[in-house]
Amino acid sequence: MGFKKKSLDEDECLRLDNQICFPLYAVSKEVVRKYKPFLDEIGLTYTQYIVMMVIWEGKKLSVQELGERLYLDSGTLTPLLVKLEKKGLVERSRSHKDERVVEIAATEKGTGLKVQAREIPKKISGCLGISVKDVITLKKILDKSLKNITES
Amino acid sequence: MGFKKKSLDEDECLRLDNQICFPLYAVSKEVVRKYKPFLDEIGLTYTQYIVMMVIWEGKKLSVQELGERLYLDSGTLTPLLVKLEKKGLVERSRSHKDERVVEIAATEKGTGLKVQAREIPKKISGCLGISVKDVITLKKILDKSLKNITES
DNA sequence: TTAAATTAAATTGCATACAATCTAATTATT
DNA sequence: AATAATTAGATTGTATGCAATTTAATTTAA
Repeated sequence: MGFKKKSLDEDECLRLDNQICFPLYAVSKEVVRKYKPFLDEIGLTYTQYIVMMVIWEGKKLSVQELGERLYLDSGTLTPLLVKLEKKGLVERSRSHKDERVVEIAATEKGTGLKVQAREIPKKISGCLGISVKDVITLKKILDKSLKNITES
Repeated sequence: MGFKKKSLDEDECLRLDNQICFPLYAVSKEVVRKYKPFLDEIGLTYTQYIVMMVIWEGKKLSVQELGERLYLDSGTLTPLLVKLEKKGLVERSRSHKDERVVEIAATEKGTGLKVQAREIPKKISGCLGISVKDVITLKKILDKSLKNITES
């Protein structure tokens, strides 16, 4: 006795291994890296890929709507969309109703790319190295968190 | 009958909402954003913070070891460590044993910063907006994934 | 031993991210 | 209507990330 165990607050709370943010950050990066070889084949980066995924849903979208969906702002999206336009995958046009709004739609070539992209989820499944059950649990928790974190 | 339900592979697999990678990517970014106001107070970015967390553990580390711990390469670490050195938080020195190796250690000022940083985990706890139970589950799965994903 | 192979950092180039600011268009106010 | 406030994108500046290359030091092999 006499020894007072150092509180977790004082000594352990700053250890990397005790952070939840770190594995989140690290796994996220590593997963993106796993996508790279497959995305290289169709000439997209990861961010361009998730942008295309929303565009492939078919509805014409404004930059704003795209940003709300992907949690990205115009500082990221504008240059990225310009690149996708240069590749001939999307069309950017000012809305007639409101000239401030830029609407994004897939070109024929952009829609065509979807066919090639279809193989990617299959190829990448299992990239997390955990059981299907864990993947489902993980997705459920992350979706919940994403919802709550962006509301507050 | 006669209707064949379109297979998930063909039509649904490319929907953003069906990806596990996306909420992972999005939550990770949002969490880093949550840290920002607190990290601003002590003048660190998120990446600088996790680097300092490893350095605060006390052991002198090479750039390589730091990179293995954080899954970052010299292309990211070198300029970041130069910045931390300019702020007076760390010292970079060539190893005597092997001149190729650069060893990193906290300066007195860098160690001092730890005291201020101690409040951050407390302030940030709950930032995911999910229950403690879910946080524990999440961490368990992510740690497992991080281990497996970086082995293969 | 001396050349070849390997290794650790540093450097270069490209693509995000995001805060902050700017500009033009639209809406709300007086 | 004229001005003020707001809004959507674009722009600027800073900080990552990472692949690929380079450089210098060390180790391996011939």
